[in-house]
Amino acid sequence: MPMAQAQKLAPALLVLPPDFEAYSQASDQVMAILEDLSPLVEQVSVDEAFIDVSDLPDDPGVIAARLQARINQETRLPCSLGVAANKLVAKVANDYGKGSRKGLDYPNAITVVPPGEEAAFLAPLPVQMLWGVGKKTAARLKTLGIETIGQLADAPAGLLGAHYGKWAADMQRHARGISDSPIVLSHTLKSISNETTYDKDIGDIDEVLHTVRWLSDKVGYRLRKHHFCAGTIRIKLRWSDFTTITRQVALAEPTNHNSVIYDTAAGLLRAAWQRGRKVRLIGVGSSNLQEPAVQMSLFDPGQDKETKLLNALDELREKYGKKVIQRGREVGRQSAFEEEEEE
DNA sequence: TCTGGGGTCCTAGGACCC
DNA sequence: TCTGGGGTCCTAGGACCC
Repeated sequence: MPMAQAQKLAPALLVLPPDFEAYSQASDQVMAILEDLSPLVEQVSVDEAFIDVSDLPDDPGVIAARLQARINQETRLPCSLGVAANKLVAKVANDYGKGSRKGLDYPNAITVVPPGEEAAFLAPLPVQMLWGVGKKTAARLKTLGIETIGQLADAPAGLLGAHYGKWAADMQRHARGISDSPIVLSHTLKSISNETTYDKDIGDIDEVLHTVRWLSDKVGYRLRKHHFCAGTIRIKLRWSDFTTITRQVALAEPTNHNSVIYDTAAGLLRAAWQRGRKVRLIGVGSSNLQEPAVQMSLFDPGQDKETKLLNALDELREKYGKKVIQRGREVGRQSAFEEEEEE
């Protein structure tokens, strides 16, 4: 495969300060360094990214060493890198390097897996290091006598297929270090949600509804900030015994209005409510995100008014801080924005 | 640890339509 | 009218990841 010639790095930053601002600043700084090297950067999370350096003239191991030195110097932060022909192996290589440097100092490892040696590199490692294999799957594989990635690669296809169906073939390809998942330059948001866990379990539905209102405001604010409307609203409810349910409903018309989100979520909560049971966690979520239609509701001028009002409030919130603005009917309860630390 | 928060993807079943 | 197949959408829940 000609693709196997491509070399990709998966740098993972380990950022130490438990201080959010420093955290995201450092993240931006590192991403800028990566983009300076190549435009083919995929940011996976605040502290992880893939970069495709296959078009650069130098040896990928050398590039990695230079990159790490630059990050160390410019951000004063350690970082670990994995180098391999595809993202999957680069990720495992990076995790492996980080893990083996645990202890004295913060991981600042570089692990290179040369093309063609993917399967051999992976073989002795525990299956759980494979992307997509977590605790549950690892435990099930163990009952089949499979504990290392190599054993997974060599397992009879029929045996795996019987237990994992379609997923079995993918899992086995991954175990052999084969993956063609491309670098994705920008990820589009699929859902936006907020949830909260109570200090003590709550048996009063009004109190939970109060929280739902607050969470709905947060979700609405974030939807508007990202210029999205949601086609589906969802609640997540964890009872005191830790059983968790979700309830969702598709809207007739997508929205990013706090009031519509709240009314929908409150309806779902009332329908799912069981008197006598107590709640540990409540969440409000939105999905099926889409761009707002230009002519929202021709026949509902009230909605248009609400849009304008919300936009005005959002602007004031951004300008003067979170505490200033509360709608009249909301006064007396905690604003969703008092402790907002949104990017 | 008696269990934080915000995401993604996959599967399965039911409703509905042709 | 009944039966069945197949496609699609929606909902619920599980597993996993950072």
